[in-house]
Amino acid sequence: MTLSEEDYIKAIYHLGKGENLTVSTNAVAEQMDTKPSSVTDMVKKLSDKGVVNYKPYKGVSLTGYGQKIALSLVRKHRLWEVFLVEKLDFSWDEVHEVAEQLEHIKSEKLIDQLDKHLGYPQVDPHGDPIPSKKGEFKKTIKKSLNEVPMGTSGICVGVKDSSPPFLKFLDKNKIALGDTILVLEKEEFDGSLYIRIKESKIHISNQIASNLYLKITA
Amino acid sequence: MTLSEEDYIKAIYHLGKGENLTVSTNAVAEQMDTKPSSVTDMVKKLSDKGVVNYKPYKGVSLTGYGQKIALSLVRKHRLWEVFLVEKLDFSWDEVHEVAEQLEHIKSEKLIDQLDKHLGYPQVDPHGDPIPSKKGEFKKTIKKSLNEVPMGTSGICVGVKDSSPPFLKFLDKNKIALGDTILVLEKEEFDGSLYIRIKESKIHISNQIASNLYLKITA
DNA sequence: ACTAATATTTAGTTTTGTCTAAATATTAGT
DNA sequence: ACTAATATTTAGACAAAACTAAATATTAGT
Repeated sequence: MTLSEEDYIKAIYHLGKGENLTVSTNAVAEQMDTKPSSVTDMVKKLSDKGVVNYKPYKGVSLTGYGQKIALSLVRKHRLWEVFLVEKLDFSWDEVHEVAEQLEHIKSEKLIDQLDKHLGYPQVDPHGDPIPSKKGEFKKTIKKSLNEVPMGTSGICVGVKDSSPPFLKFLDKNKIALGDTILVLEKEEFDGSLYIRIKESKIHISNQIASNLYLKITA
Repeated sequence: MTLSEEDYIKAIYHLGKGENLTVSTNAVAEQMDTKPSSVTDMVKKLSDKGVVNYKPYKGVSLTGYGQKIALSLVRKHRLWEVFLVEKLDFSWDEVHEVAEQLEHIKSEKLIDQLDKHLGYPQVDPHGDPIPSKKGEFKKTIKKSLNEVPMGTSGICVGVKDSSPPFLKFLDKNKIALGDTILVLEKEEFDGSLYIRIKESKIHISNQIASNLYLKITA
């Protein structure tokens, strides 16, 4: 697969939400920041190669073979993201662009060894699952902190309210996107929560909790 | 710079032995496993970009700007080689192909952090020096073990005699290409040497020593 | 069901990097 | 210095991946 072909495969995979939905030429064009006519050309080529199913005017979906390739790319991308954050001190939001390049490196041994070096991580810094070598992975969902059962652990991936006071609160309490949060206990009286974040235990109000989103394995 | 342009720059750099010699079109073609006419085309383009000096029929050399690019590529290549060997347990001879791909990844932060993560190594697994961010590096030379001064440390990079009995000896004594060797002391009587290799101290005859090459900083 | 709006494809061009074959320049041998 | 061998460049073509503009198909609104 060429670099460009791999990019198309990934775009089709992501637009298909991992469920292999049929996606439109235009959607792919928008996702890839290119023109629909370019997509038609490439999609024909990928169809000839047995990577996608394509009927003119009827959209495109990945074949089984195409899905394998897509999962392998997602695996590589997410493993590299873990590497960048864990080993090279990149922050949550700096990794994507570099991982986008690294995912195209071709070497099976490289990825096997990287996986091992990182301790076989299950999720990337955004809380998204890392497919196994065979392409298996757990689905994850996004929930606000106050709607998950006690004992749930997940990765902080977003806020509902992004007003300056709220962001200031997060900063003061050293809560950042990408942090792993463990929900310990709920105070019955006011619905406030005790949570563990980066080795320290803190107490947050129900209102704060409802504004924080966690990504957890479904 | 495109991937292909970078490959040409590296080829011209290596053929120029790092001393910026003028190299022939044919030499570049052979090095890159391509045709001389393709080289002519590319070299014209690189000349327009200010990367090389080119006079038709007179060969090509890197400009100052071109040398900077070449050194940055060499730096990236060698840092990745160290990473592959030290962190991912690749062996000495498996790293080149993968590093060849990794060296094209574009991210200054990536390389800065990788350098830091590896502890600012001075040489790669083949004993070749790693240019600093500014492009400075120490020259290295290859010498047989019995012609270096006591206290010299270097990387084992080759053998003169590659007969099966000699290779068997190396294997038995756990001496492998890529190992760091420190020459401790010479026995005056027979010229045999005491050397340190991977935490263990061993004693080798002068004949063995003369068959082993070390890469040391000049 | 018909038309207008939208989506998609086709046809023809461009750019990058390569190739082959032919032309031209350089070098070496006498 | 001349010719033969070799090296290099030029010209023209091709494949990949993109684009623009025009043509065609689909869909939605009435």
